[in-house]
Amino acid sequence: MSNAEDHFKNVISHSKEYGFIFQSSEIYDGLSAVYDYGQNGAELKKNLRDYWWKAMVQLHDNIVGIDAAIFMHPTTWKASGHVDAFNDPLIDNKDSKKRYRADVLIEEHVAKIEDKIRKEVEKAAKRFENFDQKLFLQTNPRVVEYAEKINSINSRFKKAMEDGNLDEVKQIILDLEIVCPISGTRNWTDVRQFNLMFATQLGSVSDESSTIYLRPETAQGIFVNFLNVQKTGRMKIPFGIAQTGKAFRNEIVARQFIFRMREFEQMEMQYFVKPGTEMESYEYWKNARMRWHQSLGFGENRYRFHNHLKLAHYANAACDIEFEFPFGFKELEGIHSRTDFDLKNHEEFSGKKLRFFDPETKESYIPYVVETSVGLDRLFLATLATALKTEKIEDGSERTVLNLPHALAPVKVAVLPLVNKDGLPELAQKIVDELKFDYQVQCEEKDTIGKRYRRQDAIGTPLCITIDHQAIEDGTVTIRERDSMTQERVPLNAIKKIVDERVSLSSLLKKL
RNA sequence: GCGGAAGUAGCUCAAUUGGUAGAGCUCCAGCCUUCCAAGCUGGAGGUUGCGGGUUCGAGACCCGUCUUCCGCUCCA
Repeated sequence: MSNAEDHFKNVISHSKEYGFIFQSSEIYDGLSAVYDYGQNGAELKKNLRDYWWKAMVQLHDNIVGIDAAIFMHPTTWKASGHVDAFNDPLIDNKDSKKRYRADVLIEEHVAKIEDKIRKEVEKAAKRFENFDQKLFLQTNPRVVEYAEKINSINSRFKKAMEDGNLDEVKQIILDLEIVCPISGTRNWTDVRQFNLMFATQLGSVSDESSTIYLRPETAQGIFVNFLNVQKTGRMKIPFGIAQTGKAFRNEIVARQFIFRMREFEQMEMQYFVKPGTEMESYEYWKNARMRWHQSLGFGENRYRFHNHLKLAHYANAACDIEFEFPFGFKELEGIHSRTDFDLKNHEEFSGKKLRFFDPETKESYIPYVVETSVGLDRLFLATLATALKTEKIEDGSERTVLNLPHALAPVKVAVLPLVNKDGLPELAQKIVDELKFDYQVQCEEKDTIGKRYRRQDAIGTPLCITIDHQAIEDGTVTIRERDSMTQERVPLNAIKKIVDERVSLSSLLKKL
């Protein structure tokens, strides 16, 4: 276990040392749960995004991609249910250190009183032969008292929430003498409101009506454009709309490096299907997405499905693809059957018909949606954590190597003149100039060759082309492979073909 | 947000009961010209996270604050 912890710490420090991830605003002591991608991180992240985009959009003739804005009309979030679902009043018990939702505590208390009424009814039903339940509920003094109590609690709570009066919510909990189920005490903190969406102002003049949110998921940008894309792209169901982009959530606690950030990037695809066929597509995408992840070669046993038993407000089936991170199996991608929840609500709130007319059956319907949603930053972390290895070499020394899939490496080829004279740097530059139009290439002249190899290993460069004196004599160079550290001598005119074969993205895509 | 631990050079870490902040690696400039991080010379780099306090004197002690890690909580 401490091994895994050490490994995770290594991943974090390696990320910083080699320009993958920096903490945001580090010179100002950082900003909690916000991170920046450095020169190598940005390349790796871009490559992961490209691989996803090409696998989803380029390889499927019925999937197109869009890039919707982060700002959306405020009604969007009412329709999606986020305004309600993202506002929780929370309260902590100081003795047990447990946190509760204040509304749940009060609801549970009300449920207990309802229980008492039910018991009274049961007792009375046994006692009287011609039991009139309706009359009993209206007349029995004890029951009436309970019912009044429930009503007064509910109306008081409702008013407090509407007024945003959190002190009153706390006072209700105190007045009802609600105790913590764990500690049994009434030692409560103040009630705090956790708004999980970021609000900001649209327009330079501040005005209450101009409050808008930074999107908490990219999906809604797809839903509100459903009709635009369907019509202008002449899309026939089933079809998909893909999108990558930033989303923002005000997490209560953000932890584990870039696993849970306040600002993060999603890669989502919403697949629109005929109602009744959604489970078929759900199964298809479950398998297709798992296959995609496994094509990265991190090991099949590091992935598993986790089926959701408790479903979100919009779903009729849901599962996660979990990955074995250094801190355990955690969600990497979610696959949800979202029914027609989103389109139906947007139809209702906007008053616009969001339907598909099927010319064959002559019917018009609101499509069902199957969503695949990957966290790009989580995928990045999974990739880096799996790829980072410390190896013992035969000569007894150690090397740190990033065992990245070749096509994803930030730098594909390093060109290294063995010595910095005799025309070797010039030849190296010629090779760089040939490759740079297709690949990220680096030329390094400083330090001993061994040092340069190790530096390239540490950022995961799959191929090193070394120029020695023989290269000048007979026009051949050596290509050294990162993982095996073996070298082969090849003629100059064979370089491009070899690089294409070993590091291009298409070689990875063809395996899908 | 609560509890625990930590924060000293780019990185890893020293600094006796409170007494002038150091080392290795890295980096930079040269020399050397070497196929797997280890040669030579010189150099740069610090308001000890930040702000207060105690003291003749604080990296160390006290208070506050920020950040990170671990646990709890939350996770559409």
